[in-house]
Amino acid sequence: MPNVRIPVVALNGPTASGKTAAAVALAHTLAADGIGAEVVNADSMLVYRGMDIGTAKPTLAEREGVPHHLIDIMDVTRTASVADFQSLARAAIADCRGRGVVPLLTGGSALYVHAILDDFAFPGTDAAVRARLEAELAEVGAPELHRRLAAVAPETAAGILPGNGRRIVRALEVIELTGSFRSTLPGWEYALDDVLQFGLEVPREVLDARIEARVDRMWADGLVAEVEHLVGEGLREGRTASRALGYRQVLAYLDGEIGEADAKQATITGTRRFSRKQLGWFRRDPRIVWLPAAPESAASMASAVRGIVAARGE
RNA sequence: GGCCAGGUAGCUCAGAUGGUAGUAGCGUUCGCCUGAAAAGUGAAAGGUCGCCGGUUCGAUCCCGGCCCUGGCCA
Repeated sequence: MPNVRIPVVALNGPTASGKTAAAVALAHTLAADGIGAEVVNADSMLVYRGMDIGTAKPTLAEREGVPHHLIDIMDVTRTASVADFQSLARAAIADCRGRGVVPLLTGGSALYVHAILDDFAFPGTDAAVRARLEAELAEVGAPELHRRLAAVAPETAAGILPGNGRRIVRALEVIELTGSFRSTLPGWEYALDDVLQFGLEVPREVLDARIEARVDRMWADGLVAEVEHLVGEGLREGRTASRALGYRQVLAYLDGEIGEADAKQATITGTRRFSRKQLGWFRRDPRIVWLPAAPESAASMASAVRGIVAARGE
C-alpha cells in the first residue's frame, strides 16, 4: 500500500445528470481490476437524515453495495456548513486512501468540491457576532451595512455588491474576528495529490425533461408527506435544510402561501435554474474532463485511475 | 356565412388621449460568491406591437380591407 498511489476521483455534474449511477458503474469497473472504490458524497443536502425523496438520495439498492460516506450524518435542525464538510470529506478521503480504496467524490455542490480539493482555508465564525450582525442587517438593511463595511475596509466592500446582505455580514464578522476579509474566492490549486476530475455531460433538453419527470415522481412518491413528517423533526428550524429545493416549496404550500400545483411547478423551475448554476460552476473549472453520461464513460475514467495506481512511488 | 374576443419579447401576457412599448413572470446568456451554497446576489440580450392601404407632421394604438386563432350563432 505505501508504494501504490491512490487517486481521488471527483465525479461532478448538474443535478439529475446521473452521478450516482456513474459512480457505482465506475466502482464496479475498478473492482473488476481488483481496485476498491467507495463514494464520498459531495452533495450538500444528502447529509440530512430523513430528506430522502426530495433530494433523490440514492437508495441502498441503487448503491449496489458500494459504500457511501457522508450521507445521513446530521439532523435537519443542524446548519451544515462548507467548512465542516470540508474537514469531514477530507477525513473520509484520507481514510479511503489509507485503506487502499479509491474515493469517488460524487455530488453537485460545486463550492463543497472546490473547498475539499483545493487550497481553501476558512476563517472562523462566532455565533454571537454573527447573530448581532444579522439583527443589524434586518434592522438597517444591506446598503447601510455595506456603507459601514466600506468605512472599515474599502477594498473588501468594493468586491461586494451593496444588496448582498449575506456576504456583507460575513465580511464584517471575519473582519471583527481577524482584522481582514478577502472578498475573492481562491483559485484552482489542489490541496490534495492525484486528483482526477470528471464532469458528466447531458444535453439541456434531456436534463430538463429528466428534472421534470423527477419532480413528478417525488410528488407521486410522497414528498409532501415526507416534509410534513420532517416538520415534526424541526425542519422549519433548519436553516439549510428548510431551504432545499422542493422542501422550501412544500413548506410554503403547507403554510397556505401557494397552491400545491404551484409548489410543484416552482420546484421544477427552481431545479432547472439550479442545474444551470451548477453547470456554470463546473464549466469554469478548467481541470474537469467532460464525459458523456453513458455507461461507456466508466471505462475511460477507470483507465485514468489505473494510470495513477500503476505509477508506483518509492 | 354572421356576430364577439383576440393577434405586442422564444412562451404567457401588461400597456399607451396617436409621439416606435414593460424594473412583468417563465425561458435564454453572462458575472460575483469563504462557516446557509439545492443558499445568496447582480447584469445583459431579445420586439419591423399579424399583413396591406388610408387619415395624420407622426400610427403599434384611429379608419378600411385582408390573413390567422378561439368562442357563440346560423
